[in-house]
Amino acid sequence: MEPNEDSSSGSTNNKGNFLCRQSSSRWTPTTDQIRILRDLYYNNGIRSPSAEQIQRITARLRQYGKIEGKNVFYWFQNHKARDRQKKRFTADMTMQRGAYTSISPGVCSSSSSSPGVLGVGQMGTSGYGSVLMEKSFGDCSISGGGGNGVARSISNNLGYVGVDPYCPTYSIYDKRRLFNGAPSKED
Amino acid sequence: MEPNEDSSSGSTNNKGNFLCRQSSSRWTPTTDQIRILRDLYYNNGIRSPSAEQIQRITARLRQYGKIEGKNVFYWFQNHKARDRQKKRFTADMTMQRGAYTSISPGVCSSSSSSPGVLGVGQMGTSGYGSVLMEKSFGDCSISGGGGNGVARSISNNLGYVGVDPYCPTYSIYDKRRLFNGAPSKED
DNA sequence: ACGATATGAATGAATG
DNA sequence: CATTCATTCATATCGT
Repeated sequence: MEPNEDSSSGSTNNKGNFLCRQSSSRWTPTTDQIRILRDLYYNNGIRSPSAEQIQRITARLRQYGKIEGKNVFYWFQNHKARDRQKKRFTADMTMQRGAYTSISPGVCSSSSSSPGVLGVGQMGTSGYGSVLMEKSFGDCSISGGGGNGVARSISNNLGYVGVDPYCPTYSIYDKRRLFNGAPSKED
Repeated sequence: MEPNEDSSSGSTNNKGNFLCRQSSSRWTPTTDQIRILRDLYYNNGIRSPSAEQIQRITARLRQYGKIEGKNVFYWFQNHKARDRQKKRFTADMTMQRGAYTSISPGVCSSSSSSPGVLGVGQMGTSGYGSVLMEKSFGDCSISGGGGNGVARSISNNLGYVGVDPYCPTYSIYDKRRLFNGAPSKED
């Protein structure tokens, strides 16, 4: 499970095989870094740190090894995503009913890590009712309008449209239900 | 970055994925499409194409593979956003001096970043950032915001702006389906 | 060595 | 425009 990252330090660990993607080796967190990250995640409840937080965290973790902002960013992203992903599977088996809708839980460790093939129902459609405790803790982040020290004045949100002098006014329906059937073909 | 695994102008491109599920669900840009998009982004400075531009770009890219207007829309949105975001948490923490001037390490974070002085080349120790920065910011955007999100004044979109294909303008960020195509997730 | 798994990285899509 | 979610790729590490 836990990689025995002892002296990696993520330094030049190239095997010489660097092609298209991901040129160099990827960041290999040290135990200390992992510990701190976990602490922030579990003890402090940080799930999606803001830019400012990422900077600070990165600065702190740098003491223990090479690290960059994006590493921290991805770490939280992945950790949260996988945390939730696992939880999604477990929540499913408790609800097992007459009609099974399972989508091949992680137990099937045979055919690679292929997602539910020929699953009866698409698990997508987001139907998770997981927790939503995020960006609540932090320390003092969340600036009014972004941390750029800029007053972004009013109307900034979406919603505006009608930039088309040539095309008939589009009806700007909010998203909320993405573009479904749309029989009209006014485009 | 570019998976570079496909070149088939065909629609469904199954990289090494065998077995069922060819409905990718998600648009997988071909190398040609990527190239053109990046060219538009970097060489032409297009960051937020208008509806018309999107349609035109989409039409052009369709020659190289299946694509829809929203794909182009999202592509620019994401590319721009990530560009900015990356820079955000890669911010300089090079100010650690004997005298802490800004960046209060304590609590109050206020506006840590000093607007207007964000150097572009700051990835010092990182081995990253090199590959992504292909060209300079051609940029030809009017109104602020083209830079690093600074003063953007109030009227960002005054009623109708020149929708000239040569003069990229802002506005039009909505998710109406003015693009066509339809994920149609029959729900 | 090889296969499986864990996890970093990247990006399309969507929401606020 | 910022932020977040989901999916997928790539690779490091461990198991056998």
